[in-house]
Amino acid sequence: MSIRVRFAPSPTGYLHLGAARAALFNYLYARQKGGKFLLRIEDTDLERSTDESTRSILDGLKWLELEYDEQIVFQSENADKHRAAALKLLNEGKAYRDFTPKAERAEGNIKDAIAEKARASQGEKNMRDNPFRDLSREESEGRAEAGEPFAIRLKVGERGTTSFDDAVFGLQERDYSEIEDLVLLRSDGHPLYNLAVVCDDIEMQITDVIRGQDHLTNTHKQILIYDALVATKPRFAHLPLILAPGGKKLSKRIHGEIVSLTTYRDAGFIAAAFRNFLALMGWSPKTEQEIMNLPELIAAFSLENINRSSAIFNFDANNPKRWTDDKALWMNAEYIRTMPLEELLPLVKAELKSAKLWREEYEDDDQAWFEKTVDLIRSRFFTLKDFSSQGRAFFSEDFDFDETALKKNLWKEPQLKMWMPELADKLETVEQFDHDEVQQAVSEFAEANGVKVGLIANAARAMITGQAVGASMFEIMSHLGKERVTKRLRSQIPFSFAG
RNA sequence: GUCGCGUUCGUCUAGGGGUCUAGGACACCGCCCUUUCACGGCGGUAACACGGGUUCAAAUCCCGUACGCGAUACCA
Repeated sequence: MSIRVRFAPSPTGYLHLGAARAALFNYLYARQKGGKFLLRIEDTDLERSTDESTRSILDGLKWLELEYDEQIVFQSENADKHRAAALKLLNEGKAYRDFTPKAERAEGNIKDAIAEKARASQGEKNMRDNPFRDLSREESEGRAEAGEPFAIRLKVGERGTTSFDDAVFGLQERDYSEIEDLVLLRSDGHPLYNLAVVCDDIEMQITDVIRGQDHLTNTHKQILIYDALVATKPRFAHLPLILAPGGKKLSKRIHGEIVSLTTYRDAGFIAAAFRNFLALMGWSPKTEQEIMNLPELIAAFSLENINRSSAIFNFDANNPKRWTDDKALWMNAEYIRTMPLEELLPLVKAELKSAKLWREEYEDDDQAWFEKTVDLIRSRFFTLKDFSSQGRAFFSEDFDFDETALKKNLWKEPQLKMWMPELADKLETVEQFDHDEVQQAVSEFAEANGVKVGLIANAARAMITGQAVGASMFEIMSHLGKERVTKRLRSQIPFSFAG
């Protein structure tokens, strides 16, 4: 039987990093096995689900290049089937009507309220003590026909255990006494999560359920539903969670946009790099190779090599340089400087476009110049954003001067204010404005003034690029051309706000 | 509370009885290269949560403790 897996997010927000990784693992597994990777939007919570969220999920998957097979399944469209399944179980006596009035939902933190309730009823709680569990069929139907509202609960056996062999966490067992008679259908007829998931997974013929560890205990409930429905159970693989620094939960409320996949796209990450980084969170190829492209990831992936312990996504909200995980940033830089130039160019183009720095000539008369520029500056950049910020002087006459560059390379020597225009005059006389000739001119200039070449070169760098760092100055000068270089060297603007 | 799961450098991880004076990567520090900064090269700091046991031998197996996480809903 061929492998069929699914990614089943609920559209109640943006695509969370943990969810994105779950999607990735499902995708890798499906592709490796020659199976299908399906997408199901679990939008049964009508109050929280939004189309915008669905769009953001789709955008995220598209960005990571995780193409799904077949049609998207919207869980809400299957509600009738879910209801039918619950009714079937009711008719078969495997479920029962619970006429207990629906409890008011507690205010504030729901999780805390649940835990508190559980603590309070500790010791006296018998999962089978529902008075409606053994109501006679006649009475149950009678009350239902009289219009009394009821929920449908699964009738969990008095004695027994559920068990499954998780591909990641190993053998899992749970005693029936620890599983309540879970609600299948709300009193308003709305099917609940565990029922919906099982029904849909059966219908979609899912063979392997790969999802977050937060569903590990849900799985026992779902197994009970599979059994009641007399359906074949899929294999389960639960993924360790991705946590925030300090081992806390990575949440939108506390950590903000850092947990959203689209943040990384918008921050100038290369999809392949982020995908690579994500793959290494909780999974290891067991080799020392870390930079892996998609085919390599597909070939190396295995459920068995997924870790059981949660991984921490490291970042420091108070440090702009460490706004996200160091390793993710490093990996992105690694991709930027080593990926084939032709693959990088369109990404840089998109970035320049969004920064309003793009010029059509870059794909026409100036194409060679553009390509060389990108190649010249890419090795020092961490994200695509750097092309329009640090690299701005290459694409526009209107660029800012980095304060460090000015302080360190320009203002420390008062003479430079005079020397820079003089250097421009000197360069004006260079016939062949190439690397060697420029270097010679600058060297001669430095010597004539009795200073090191470095002093002049670095001052010129600040004048010409606004930056303290960059490629070889002579390379940059010859690349930018005599006209732009001399003009910038004659500008007195960088000196005007000194002190 | 109960149940489940976890715990190797700051972080991602390798290692699953002897080859571990615990390997790699990021980050950090130093040196080399260099007009700057990166890259690259070389080197360094840095970890088996704790306590018992089993064994000739434990990071590795067992038990306990601590801590963390998850679940415990007419949410998904």
